Amino acid sequence: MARKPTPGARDGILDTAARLFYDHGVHRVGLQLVIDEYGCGKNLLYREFQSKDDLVVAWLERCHADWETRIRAKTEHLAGDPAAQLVAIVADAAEIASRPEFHGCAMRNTRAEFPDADHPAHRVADDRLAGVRAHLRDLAEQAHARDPDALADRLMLIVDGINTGGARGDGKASVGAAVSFAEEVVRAATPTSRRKRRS
Amino acid sequence: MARKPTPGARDGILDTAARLFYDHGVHRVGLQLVIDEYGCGKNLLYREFQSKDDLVVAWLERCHADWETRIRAKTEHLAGDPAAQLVAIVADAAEIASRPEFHGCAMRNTRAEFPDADHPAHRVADDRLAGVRAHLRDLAEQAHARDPDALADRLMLIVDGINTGGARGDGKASVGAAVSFAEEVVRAATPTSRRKRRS
DNA sequence: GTCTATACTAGGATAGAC
DNA sequence: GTCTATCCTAGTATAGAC
Repeated sequence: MARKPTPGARDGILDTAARLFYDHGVHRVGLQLVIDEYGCGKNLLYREFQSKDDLVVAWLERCHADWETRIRAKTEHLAGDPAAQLVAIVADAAEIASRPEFHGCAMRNTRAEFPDADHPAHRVADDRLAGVRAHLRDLAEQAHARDPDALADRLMLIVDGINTGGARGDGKASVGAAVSFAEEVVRAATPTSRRKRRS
Repeated sequence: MARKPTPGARDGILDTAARLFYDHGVHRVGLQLVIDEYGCGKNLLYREFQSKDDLVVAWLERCHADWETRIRAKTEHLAGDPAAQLVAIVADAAEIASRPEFHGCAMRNTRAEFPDADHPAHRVADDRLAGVRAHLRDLAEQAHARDPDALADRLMLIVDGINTGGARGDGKASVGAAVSFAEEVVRAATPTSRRKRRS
């Protein structure tokens, strides 16, 4: 059982690749650039990631894991208020998308870069985004929405819209208005008697 | 004044390139493939389009021109009812996105393929999509929306959501619900006294 | 043994010459 | 319409530093 060599190399390579992939697009970034920027040998990268596809998939998986961590942190104080959690998810997307350096969701952008449905990057993006929608539906049900699927559909439309429109200059404004939009949508779809009043 | 050689060649090349670019992504499609599929010489393609970027830009411009033509056809019988025109624009997007062969908006997908804001394909996509938003805002104002910008923002969020979410399997459902969603949004944002009742 | 660095293969790209 | 120049890519293999 050989000892783990250079601990942290995998994460460091991922950090570098994440930045380059996001800023310039996966296709435009060669592994040589990742190697040069991170400052390691080609051997190490290929030991940690068998192929470029592997690296891309690992990047997207980490993006989604980061999203889950962020959402958990932003909603844990809202336990018992699923309606507020739904809004918080939209607000999180809006906050990220309103940052000046934001130019699209890594998952959705990369999915568009790989239209082949069988490509590993395409598959992992589809899988994770379907998970987001399932999460919205779960919360909608907990909030006693009259039609949990319909509410999840509407909120997913808004989240997708934020992530696509917010990437453009003309869409930054839409992003700012998205949270109150989501609040209205959630309010209209859930029974008022259940709603909590916050001091 | 030399006669135009092989009239229709430009459109034919564009047709072929459009199909290939949309199905496989711009990066994955070499000009050699376009030439092979259309069945012409390299000379002809380079006579009609100075570079691959030119071809991509021409494709996107035609996509937007097609959208304008389609929207004009679908809204001309709604002259004088800007609120209905707004809904018709969302309905058009939803109809396109619900088709099984749809896997994203060509403009938005290609924009994601070229994250560099200075790239011609990126610029033309931004320009045309800003035009769509401006059109929505115009109609919102004509519909006497209390806040035309806010209404345009919300509808643009929905249209962006349709075009992104509808590309995925889990989003096709959202697309179906988008039209009634847009109807409610328009109704809530425009004065009832102005709304026309259709028999 | 672990790593960097380089050389190399094999292929595909744009672009242009002829 | 073929042919060529030039460049970039992924991935592998090898040489040598520490």
